[in-house]
Amino acid sequence: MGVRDVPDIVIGRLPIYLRTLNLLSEAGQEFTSSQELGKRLGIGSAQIRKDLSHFGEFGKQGTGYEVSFLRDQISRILNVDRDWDVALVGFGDLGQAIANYGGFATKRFHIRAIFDSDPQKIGEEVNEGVVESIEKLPQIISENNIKVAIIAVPAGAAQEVTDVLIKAGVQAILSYAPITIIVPDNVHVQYIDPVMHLQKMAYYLT
Amino acid sequence: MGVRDVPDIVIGRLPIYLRTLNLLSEAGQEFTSSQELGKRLGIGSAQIRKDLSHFGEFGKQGTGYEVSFLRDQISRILNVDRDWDVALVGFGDLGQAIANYGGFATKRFHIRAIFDSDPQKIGEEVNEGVVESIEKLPQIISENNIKVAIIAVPAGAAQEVTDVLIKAGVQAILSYAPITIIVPDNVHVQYIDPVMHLQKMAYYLT
DNA sequence: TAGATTGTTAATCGATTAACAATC
DNA sequence: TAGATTGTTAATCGATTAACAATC
Repeated sequence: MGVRDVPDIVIGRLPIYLRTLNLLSEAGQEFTSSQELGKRLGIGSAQIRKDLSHFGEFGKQGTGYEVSFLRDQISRILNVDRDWDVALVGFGDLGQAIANYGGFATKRFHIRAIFDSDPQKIGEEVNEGVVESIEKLPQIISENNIKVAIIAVPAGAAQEVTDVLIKAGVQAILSYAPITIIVPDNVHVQYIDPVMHLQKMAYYLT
Repeated sequence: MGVRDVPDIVIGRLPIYLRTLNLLSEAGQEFTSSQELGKRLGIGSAQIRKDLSHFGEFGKQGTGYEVSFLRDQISRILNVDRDWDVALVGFGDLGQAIANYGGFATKRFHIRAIFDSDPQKIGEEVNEGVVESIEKLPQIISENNIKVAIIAVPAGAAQEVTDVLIKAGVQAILSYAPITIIVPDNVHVQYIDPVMHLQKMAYYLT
């Protein structure tokens, strides 16, 4: 019971709340309310209170929430109040853009290992990682106890890469490959596919 | 009534179906079933049939769906059986990666106009577009009747850019800026925020 | 205190799923 | 024909929302 059976859809909103709290905090705002958050996010205040109630009581009647306190609590709940090592598979155009993107490291996700099958690229240093041969993947991932991976390989290679990653101990995969990958229940997958987002919106265009 | 009040969540699944049908088509498969699609996507076959039933009847009892036919129908429903011109705002590291990414054009979304506030970048040619001054944005977008935009500017500039885009006639926005933007009801927004996906998965990590 | 806002309950709303007649 | 699979109905399941007592 309790904290472990929170609906997945609620977990998915916590990063949105966190992002907004960071914004408010950087703007120097000390307190906020479910109403203010809701307005900023375009959702109802009741939903925010309900979501938070799964994890405890974080506010005060009459005054709302202390921004930095709620931010820290949500960080803790999400397990993002610590650093995570990340493996990146695929160092083509997309993989290189990902490796060079600074946004992961500032949020404490550090790309420590990069894998590619092209021997030409091996040894290249990027930000916090070095490009290694794909053959070393199982060893490096398990030795460094890496639990998070980003996939930036062609669709045709994604399932194979996924299987190897999971075998090596990876439990969370962010995939940029435009294909649904099959994973066991204990492994989590999220997809980034900008084209799909455009296609969805095209439906509403006249 | 009918086709226009299909739940948004159903529309969101159509691109997933389309992606899978393209895959099957490329693999040379002629027929498929709701069961096969469901298995590949990790969802129930009833859901797929229900989703499709909002738009018509596309299958045959006993044999299922003809892959190329269903693919074409879903493309048509989504309005992606035509080309779309796209504006890109922001030509920093992220914007450049987006402009150079070939995946949009192959799905008929063509980045025709790129805008940046840095005078140094103006005039640069990328794929199907040229970098223009941000000041020319309203004119170029309305003159070319561009309805789709991609935002790749810092969070602090996103709302301002959004307001200008909407004023110029944009109706669909794909935003890479890590902030929720406020838009009128007739404008659609989708977000790409890889860090949020990682944060969501971190919740489940031990 | 009076006003504001929380956390929670219960009602509403909407989405998913199981089941099956129809039929290829 | 017999087997397979659709499209659809009705039941189930789950998420959102409105309302309000509690209380800062």
